Amino acid sequence: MSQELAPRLDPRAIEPARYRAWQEGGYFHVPASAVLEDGREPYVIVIPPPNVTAALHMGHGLNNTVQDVLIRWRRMQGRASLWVPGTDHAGIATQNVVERQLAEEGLHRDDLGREAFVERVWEFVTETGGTILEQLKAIGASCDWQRTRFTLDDDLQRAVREVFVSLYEKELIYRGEYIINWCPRCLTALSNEEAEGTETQGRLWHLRYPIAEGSAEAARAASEAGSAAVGRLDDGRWYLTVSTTRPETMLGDTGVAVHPGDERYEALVGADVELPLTGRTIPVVADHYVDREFGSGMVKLTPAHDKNDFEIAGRTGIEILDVMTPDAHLSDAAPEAFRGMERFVARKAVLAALEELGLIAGREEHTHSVPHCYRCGTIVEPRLSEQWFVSMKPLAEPALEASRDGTITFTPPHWQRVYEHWMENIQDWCISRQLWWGHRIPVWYCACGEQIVVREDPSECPKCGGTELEQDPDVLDTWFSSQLWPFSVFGWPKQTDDLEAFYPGHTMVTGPDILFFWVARMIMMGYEFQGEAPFTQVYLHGTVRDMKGRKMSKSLGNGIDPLGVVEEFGADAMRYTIVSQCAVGTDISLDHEDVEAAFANGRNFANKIWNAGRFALMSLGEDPVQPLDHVRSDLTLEDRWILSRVAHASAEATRRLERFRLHEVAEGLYHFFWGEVCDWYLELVKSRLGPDTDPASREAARSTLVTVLDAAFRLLHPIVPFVTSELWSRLPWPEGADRPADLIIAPWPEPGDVERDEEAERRMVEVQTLVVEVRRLRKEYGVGEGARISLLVEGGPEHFLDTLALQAGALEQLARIESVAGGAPSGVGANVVLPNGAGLFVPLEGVIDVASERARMASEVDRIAGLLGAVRKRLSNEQFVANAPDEIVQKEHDKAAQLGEQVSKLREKLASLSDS
RNA sequence: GGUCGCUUAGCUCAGCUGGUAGAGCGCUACGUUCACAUCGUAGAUGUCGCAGGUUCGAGUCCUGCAGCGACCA
Repeated sequence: MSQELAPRLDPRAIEPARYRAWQEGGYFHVPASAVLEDGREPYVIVIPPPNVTAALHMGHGLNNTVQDVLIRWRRMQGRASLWVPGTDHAGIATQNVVERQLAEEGLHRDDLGREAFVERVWEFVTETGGTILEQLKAIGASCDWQRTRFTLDDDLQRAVREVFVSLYEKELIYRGEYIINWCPRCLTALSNEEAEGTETQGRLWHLRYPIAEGSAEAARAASEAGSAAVGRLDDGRWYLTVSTTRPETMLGDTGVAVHPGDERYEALVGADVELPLTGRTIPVVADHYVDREFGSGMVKLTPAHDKNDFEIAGRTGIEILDVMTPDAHLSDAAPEAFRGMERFVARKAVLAALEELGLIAGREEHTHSVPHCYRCGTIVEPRLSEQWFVSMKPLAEPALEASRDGTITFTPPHWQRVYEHWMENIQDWCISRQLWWGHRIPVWYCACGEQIVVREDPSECPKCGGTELEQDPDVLDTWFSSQLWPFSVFGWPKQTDDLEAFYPGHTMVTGPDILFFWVARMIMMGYEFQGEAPFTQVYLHGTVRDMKGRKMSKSLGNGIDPLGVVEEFGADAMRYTIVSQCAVGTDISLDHEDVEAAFANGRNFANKIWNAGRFALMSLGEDPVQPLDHVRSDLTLEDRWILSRVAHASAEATRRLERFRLHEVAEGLYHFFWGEVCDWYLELVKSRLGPDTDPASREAARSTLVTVLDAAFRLLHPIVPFVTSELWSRLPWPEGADRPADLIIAPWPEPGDVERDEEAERRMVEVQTLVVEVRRLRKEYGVGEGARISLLVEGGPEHFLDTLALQAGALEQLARIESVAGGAPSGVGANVVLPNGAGLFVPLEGVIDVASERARMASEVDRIAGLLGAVRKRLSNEQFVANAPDEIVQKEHDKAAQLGEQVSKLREKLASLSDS
């Protein structure tokens, strides 16, 4: 059977079958009874639901690999480890996709009408949606697929409605007319978070507004008070100066504001201004919002098209005039000459008209943040509009406190401050969207004026009994339903067993880009509706970028298809590559132009595991393996050493997993497996596995090998589940020992399962050092790979020569050393002094000459003497000895002693070499 | 404008609570002794952005500067 293993790992040959076996074994599914009846401790992650129409990209690859690593690890620890999958209906995004399809057919959604359009979206979602979940299986995601949810499922619709009505009843949801972010292309309102600011090089225009005749005295006073922004036009009229980056909005100006304490403009407050191009007269008002230092210190007010101006209007009572249409053209409220113009066309036209009137005072380059629609990139227009809002401040309080008191922790910790800052400055959330795809707002309007907000669709008006009810046409922000995910997936508002068993969850794994959109709001909703946070650990991973540091994206064409990677290199290769780069707080960079180079490391490692397993399985053969305890007394140094290294590796891996230091987990296990298990242990043990060896030693080796591989596969399993599980299933098992049904549920090797063996580790290091030194000598003197050498050892620790004698086979294997004996150098050869004080002599008559050996040793003496010098200098520093901790000082003393012995022995040897 | 982060080997980046620099890839040389050439062995390369400071000791803490970036207004 073991002979059948191919010399190269072919992931395609094992991965799909392995995944099927896990699914058939039911290992992903966790029923509530596991917690409620069996009393197992739960560990719960809810997936950040990908957009239902999304295709898997590397960002998903990263996000879900991390979650799967954590889920698999906890599962092996015996937790009822539940990972709930699902998808998000993604309001704007999905609607846009279907609208584009329609456009290709020459249709607009209005041509279909609401009902038919929504039906069409459902068709699309039913047909193509959810494929991303199938794709997740290819990367090994061990989600509980029986629990797959969609944010538009009936259950979740109920949750959404319950939350909406409940918040409305608590007066935390209200409807009102405010300035909101409006996307003129999507024709919907957006939340503040959905309007992404982009630094843009723009222009700041300075405009002159003539002051009405009746206010000339006030203007003169302001001018005399030292304002350069007030002056006289050619025709003698006084003017004032205002600045704007959006000149077209001046058509909707209804006032000019100054700071009430600004002495320059005291006299102007109350003056009339003749708004150019419009024939309207607007007042000068005073408001504290105005920044005296910015520009002229006077601000034009466009309350219908600017949030701050709107607020000033509220305080000062100036008019509000909306001059734009929903698609950002100038409306009938604008002067006739500009009506129907698109906003940026109007900008040019307004500037040209003002220029002609001599009313442009100048312009300057100005870098500022311009908000763009996060779905289509169109520049967002602040717009006065009647929308639904959530009052956030009360909801934020417990969510903020949870961060401050450490109930919720952030990894990396830096995000805690970002989160708290956002919570502290939270603004009300505009939740209504002028879309058709999503959760319809559960509000009905009666002709009598009654507004009905209810959990069940009403049939008549509770006030007048009328049956002509009209439901609010808008839908809710997608994130309104996503924020309920941690409990809506468990059936809430019904009090289900699932909810009891699995809420609250534990870890939220996502990217920082949706910290506010999603994470923060889930926490708020968790407190509001469940009384506690939905999770306690927020792990924020980085972004997947290309080698130029650019975010991977479809539009840049720099993406890598995870499924292509799985196909070519295997899911294990992809997972290892991702996890090994997953340092806390750093991004992942992958070369999209050389995918092979990007994933070679992971592929090679998986192959290495495969081959180590293959070798072990072949060497172990079919004979029964004894439990380790039965061969305890026959364990050799390398057996004891590798078992101790297993203990070390498991302790490190566990500690690092607990702290989300995933790249350290990956790299630590990589070096443990490749550097220690393969490079040393397998090489050392080879000679003992053959048929001609002492049976006791052979059985000890076989038991140790099985134990070590079992542990190694367990430790590696969360990161590279396929190859480890394939090999583990073929591993012979110690007689009489219980074997778990599958590696996926085999117990995680906990620190403390096995004790460290300090002595074995120390002695093994001595052997390793010797081998490395001899190999170096061989290379340096060009001793052929196959040529055997002998070794004379002088001095060193008492046990050293015995150890080497016991390792004779290994030394032969590792460094082609055919004999080791105690004794002094004689003849021509190479000399080394090991850190443990042992002097080595390799007779190399005819290969080297005395002169070159002398030169080599002299440089070695210099090198070690240099190290010694640095240590001695430190020790002679009284401050160091007095102030540094005792253990550090002691370490330096030890080092000095060891280096001192090494260098003096080397000098002796060098001297005797010169004599001869 | 506010807040925060980054600057370490040719490349991509690690380096936790200060003890005297690491990984992978790449590069050089040798190697096919039957687990693996998706391999093995050995090797080369760093004034840890610049300037100060704290400390016995700083890549690691503090300040300033330069460059880059992120988020929020």
